[in-house]
Amino acid sequence: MSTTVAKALALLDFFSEQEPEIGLSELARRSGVDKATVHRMLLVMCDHGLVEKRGAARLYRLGAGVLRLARVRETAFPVSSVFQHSLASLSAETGETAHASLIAGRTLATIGVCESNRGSRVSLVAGEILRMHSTASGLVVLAFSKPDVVDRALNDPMVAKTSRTITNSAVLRARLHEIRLTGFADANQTNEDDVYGLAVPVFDVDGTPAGAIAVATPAHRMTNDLRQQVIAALFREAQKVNFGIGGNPPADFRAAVARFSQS
Amino acid sequence: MSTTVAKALALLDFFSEQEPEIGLSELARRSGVDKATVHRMLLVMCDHGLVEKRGAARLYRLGAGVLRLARVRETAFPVSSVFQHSLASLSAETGETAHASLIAGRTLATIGVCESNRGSRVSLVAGEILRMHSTASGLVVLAFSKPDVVDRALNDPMVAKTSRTITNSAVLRARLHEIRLTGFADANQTNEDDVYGLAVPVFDVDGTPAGAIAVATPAHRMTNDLRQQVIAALFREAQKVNFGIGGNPPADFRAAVARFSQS
DNA sequence: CCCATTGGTTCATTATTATCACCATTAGTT
DNA sequence: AACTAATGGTGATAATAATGAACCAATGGG
Repeated sequence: MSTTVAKALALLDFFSEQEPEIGLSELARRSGVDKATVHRMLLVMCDHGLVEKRGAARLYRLGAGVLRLARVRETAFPVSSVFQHSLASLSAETGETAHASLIAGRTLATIGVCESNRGSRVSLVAGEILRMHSTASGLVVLAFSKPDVVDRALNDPMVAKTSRTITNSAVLRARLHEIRLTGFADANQTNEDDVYGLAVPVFDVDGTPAGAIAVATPAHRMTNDLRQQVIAALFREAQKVNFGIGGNPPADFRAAVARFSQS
Repeated sequence: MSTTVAKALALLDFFSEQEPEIGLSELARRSGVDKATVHRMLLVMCDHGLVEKRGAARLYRLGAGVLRLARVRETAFPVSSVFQHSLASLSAETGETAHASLIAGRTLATIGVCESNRGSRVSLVAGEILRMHSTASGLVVLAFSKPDVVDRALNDPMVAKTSRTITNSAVLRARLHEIRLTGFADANQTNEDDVYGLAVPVFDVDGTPAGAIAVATPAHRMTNDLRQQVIAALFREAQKVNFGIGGNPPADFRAAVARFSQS
């Protein structure tokens, strides 16, 4: 259950756009790990450049090493760039905020955001971690994932992010079945109040989901027309992204898209 | 000495542009850690999205998590973007390959490259790890670092990358003293045969080095004139970068630049 | 001036981790 | 096809490394 490496890596996830620098005690408190332990782990991660400590301040932050690793991955498997283009299209066409996320372990990592330029819009932070059970992106990814992946995901405790979050395994499985038929997922304020999300999956070469692209709107603004428009745009961009990253959508997804197009 | 976390993180550094996917046994062999151990560590890191395993192939690669972390850091402390602009200027003006690196633990992480468009040029890989003792960037960073940082760096075994690499502590310290006076460092084939590097430091708010920008040329092409031109360009761009990242060059560096300008 | 909180350190206890041997599968060779 | 030598992966035991309470020095606010 508790490997040391896992605890150390978990520390990284506490750094966010809103809170890019965190102190030792605070990290210890949040992670529930002893101060001394956290300190040792931070030292090691500093040594490897994953985190760093500003000379003066006594706060830790993500280090330059993460930039390097990202560069290595991105030059070898360029995906961010491919996504970014489609996000711009999505946002421009729908007038809403679009974002992309990739499977990162048992969660989704937001790797691209393109905000709408409307006054009222969904504003989401770059680099956010999305839970599988509470977001449209997560649901649509699970829906097309292999059973063992789903099982692992459902084993994680499903926290109710809002009053509408699905926290029951059976209900969620039924929902996944439904999504697999339609090819997209919607999440009406299941992750955040007043946010309505629509997402479609993008795939790997082997037909397994790699991540998702999604559009988020203020919940009150979502109409049936907008819904159809967004979904159409998502399906179209998903195809482009799949082409760009060499992804192969499985048969059931292609069928779902076809059904949607005909209607 | 050997914490488990350190061993796990060390695995990440084996992934490079040339070798973005590595198998379990290979990773175990290079790290000198047992297969079973490596396997467990990889599983944990997969779980956190730092590495991932392509569905079909039995190879591991850097995961989407690193992209997310890089995004978080870059939105909070945008530096890559600042560097990239200066690298383009440097490469354009000198006609040679420019690169930037940041301190990441006890090494330098290359976070930006702009290659020259000449037929014969130094081609270096994005995301490379630079050793402190064998590269111009490393030397110039050490030269302006606090004594304890230098000591830690010199404690690491100094491998001779070429026949000209400085591997003697005393010699290196003398060299650092020299560099602190001139404000720049050159490295004539000390890291790679036929590569001549010139580097100047960039600084943090507190006056400690944050990293370096550098220009690398084929060794035979380096003339005294080109040298002066490159150094002038580096000093100029370093100032821009420092401004962009809010860095404060210490007095001795500013003095060195002034001396160079007068000559 | 005092109290609370911070970052950091130490060290004995113990729980975690490394190691070896062993599979099952694949790839290459004869 | 049979044989060899890799590969990825797994489990139980021995040995190591992680843990956490207590402790210290330094800030900072009331």
